[in-house]
Amino acid sequence: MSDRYEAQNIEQKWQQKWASANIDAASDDPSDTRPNYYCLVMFPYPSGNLHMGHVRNYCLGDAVARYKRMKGFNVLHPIGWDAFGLPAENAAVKHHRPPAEWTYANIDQMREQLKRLGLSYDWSRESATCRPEYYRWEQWMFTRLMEKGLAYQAEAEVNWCDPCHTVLANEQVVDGVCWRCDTPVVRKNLKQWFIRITDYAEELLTGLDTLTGWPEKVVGMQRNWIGKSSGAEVSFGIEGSDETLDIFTTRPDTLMGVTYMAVAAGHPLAQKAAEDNPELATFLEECSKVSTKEADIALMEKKGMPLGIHAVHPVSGEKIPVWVANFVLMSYGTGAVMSVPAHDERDYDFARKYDLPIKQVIRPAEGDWDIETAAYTDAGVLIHSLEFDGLASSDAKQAITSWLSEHGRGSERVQYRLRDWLVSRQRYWGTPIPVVHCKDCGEVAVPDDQLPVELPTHLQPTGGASPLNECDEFRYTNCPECGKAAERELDTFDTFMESSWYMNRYTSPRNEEVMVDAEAMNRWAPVDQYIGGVEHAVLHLLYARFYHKLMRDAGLFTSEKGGDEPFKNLLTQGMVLKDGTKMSKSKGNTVDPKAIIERFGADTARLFTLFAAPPEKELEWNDAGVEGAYRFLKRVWRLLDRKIENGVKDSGDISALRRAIHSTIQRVSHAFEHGFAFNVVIAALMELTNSLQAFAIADEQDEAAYREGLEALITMLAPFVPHFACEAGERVGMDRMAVEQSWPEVDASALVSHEVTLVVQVQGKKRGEITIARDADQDAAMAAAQADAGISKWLDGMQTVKVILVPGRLLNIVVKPA
RNA sequence: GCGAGAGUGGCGGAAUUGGUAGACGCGCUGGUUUUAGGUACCAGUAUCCAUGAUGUGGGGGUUCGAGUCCCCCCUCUCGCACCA
Repeated sequence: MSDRYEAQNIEQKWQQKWASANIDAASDDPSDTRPNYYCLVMFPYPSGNLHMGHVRNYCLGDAVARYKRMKGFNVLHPIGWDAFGLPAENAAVKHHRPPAEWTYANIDQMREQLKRLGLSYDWSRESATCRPEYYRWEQWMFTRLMEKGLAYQAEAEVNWCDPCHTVLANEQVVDGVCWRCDTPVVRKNLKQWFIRITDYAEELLTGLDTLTGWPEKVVGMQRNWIGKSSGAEVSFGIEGSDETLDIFTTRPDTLMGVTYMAVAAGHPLAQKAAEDNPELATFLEECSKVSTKEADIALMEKKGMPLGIHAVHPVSGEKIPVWVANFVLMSYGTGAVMSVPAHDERDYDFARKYDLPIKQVIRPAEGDWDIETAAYTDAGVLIHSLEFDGLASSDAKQAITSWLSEHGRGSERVQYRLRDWLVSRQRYWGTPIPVVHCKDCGEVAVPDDQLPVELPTHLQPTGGASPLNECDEFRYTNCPECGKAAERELDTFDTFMESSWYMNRYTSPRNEEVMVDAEAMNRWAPVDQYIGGVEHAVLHLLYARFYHKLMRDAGLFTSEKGGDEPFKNLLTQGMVLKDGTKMSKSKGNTVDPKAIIERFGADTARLFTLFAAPPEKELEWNDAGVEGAYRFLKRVWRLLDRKIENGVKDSGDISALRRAIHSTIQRVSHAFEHGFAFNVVIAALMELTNSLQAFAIADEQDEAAYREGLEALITMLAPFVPHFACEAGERVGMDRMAVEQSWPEVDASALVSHEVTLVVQVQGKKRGEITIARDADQDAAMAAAQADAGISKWLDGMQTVKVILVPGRLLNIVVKPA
């Protein structure tokens, strides 16, 4: 055995031992009495290379999983591959190889990289979403949703990304550009497949309240995205027509202040009016072009044109001009609004610009308001509102809405910003949508016994349209209902479909009978701890919550035995930066995990990524810091062989050492249970290392105390640097592998000391320290303080006014001149 | 513009309930070992007119005592951004 710390040999040795002992598998044995714990990290897209963001994510997850095992839990800690998606097609075009080949080769490569890190995954559950055994259940689920009317095909204005050659969901458009390639998206009218996430809007919203283990930030982002607002739908008449102009408003109390109506450029009324008005048609054209969003859209000038038609006020019967306005969104509410310039800033600006009347109908409850200066947007008391005069805004909302309902001109209404999930993509490398288009039968779901609809894996993308379009053997089939010639749906699913349910599939990954096994869901779900990047706050994490509920409502499991939410606790890790910015190939500031592992070993890489910053914060990469982590391991290494030392006469302070040992156990354990501040945990372990190093071993008692500390240190290091800990444990003769040790218990009696050091303050300023008995009273403390020359000189010639004793911490003496 | 969070040494970052500010690490300085460099180890490291004073973005306040609580201001980060 070498006396030097040789990471490479050690890591290889223990990885083999763990694998052959199969210690990382989760047990589905019903007689296993251990409590269950499900720790999940966001599975990677198999790009071929592990980057530091992955390393950070997986080291966090591994520390949690290993800790829980040591605490006696039966831990499920799976991994797999989010293997469908566009990069595979792009690579296929570049290398002239089918995406499947590229994907599977990357998976093999990345699997080796993950294994080299010594992550304690249950590899027997590994799965890849591009395998038919996986996606067949997604297809099965989709046909269930079609039966329920929760999946449907519709023509709608959708986001189209030209470089990606596909449509995108709303969630995938960030500031008007494609989330993948940063190209501005184009609005197009296309027939697409949707899933009715809006049916679950309310549950997705109220469910957020139960997610107490999630960062508030993420909860807030989702709440914002769902965007619930309550108000009323109001039907205005249209002069000279039987039709109505319906609008949604959150301020029905301002109804009597309407002076004009505004509709979106895409609104049928505007379109119709433009037919015989070329000037208007030109304006509408302009508006539709601007809808390709720019960053400064908010600053865009408000523009409009009268349509030349009039609406009829539902209460007063007044004639109200109808305008088209560029700030009204066709995609929200009804695409039309009632404009109350007196009480809405946008309407106010617009009215001023086009010289439209402003009619105040709300006054502040107290004081005056000059409506000539600005709109009054707060609640208040109604005026100029006929029978509603004198009501407070909140009462008036009720009263006016009731009046409208009674007269058939409106109703209470809740509006969500969330829109249905567009799931079809005009791409090849994805899950085929299990639908056949038949001339006679329409869209027919592929029956269960014909699933999966397998994706042909040999096709070669060329960069343009999906090669599925050219693949006759896939495209042409027979209608499952009438048997006549028919065509398959050629679009594939959004890859967020696969990642929306993988966490549940891991509970029974090889089951060929059902999508997820109810018993396994009962055992493992929901995920106890989920760890991943915050960039998925409204994408993956919203879809996964939705899909979990769809699975529940498909009868795959129940609320009681599987949960209403998929992830109980969520940790969103920060990005890994270099030189203050995100690592990227184009900036040339990447750090290759492989190089770090080859030079220092996996344990050093793991230790540094956990130590350098709190998990949820950004991590600034620092090569010198990595060496520091390596140095620390070498320092611990040197402590392993210490015994009773020749020439040492004075024993170390055993009770002080034991206090250090057990307070470290306490601190480290606390961090694992609350907040995962591993940077602080590792600092505490370094402190313990320093204490052990400084401890003098003169006799057997010393040696026993030292050994207690050393074993505790090794055991607590195991979740972070498992190979190192195992080797160190073996070297000092611990009975089991360090990663299989029980987590150390705090010996409360070791924490108390009979003497304590009190900080002594005079006038709140620190003037010295005294060491006194732990249970000393105020008088004893005062006596000790006065006996200390450094302190007493501040008390000379002074009269003591007040004494504050904080037991075990400090003594503050308040004085004034005598 | 709206909302949330954060401002602590040269750097990353610590500090239960208000109770020793700067743990731990990096860097830096000096030393030991080494033929030398590197490694390793030991000591020091907030600032300043230094028996003391000052110090957690700035200014006020509460308190025996404030990084922590309250008010005002500044800066940065993130999220949302015409949602009617």
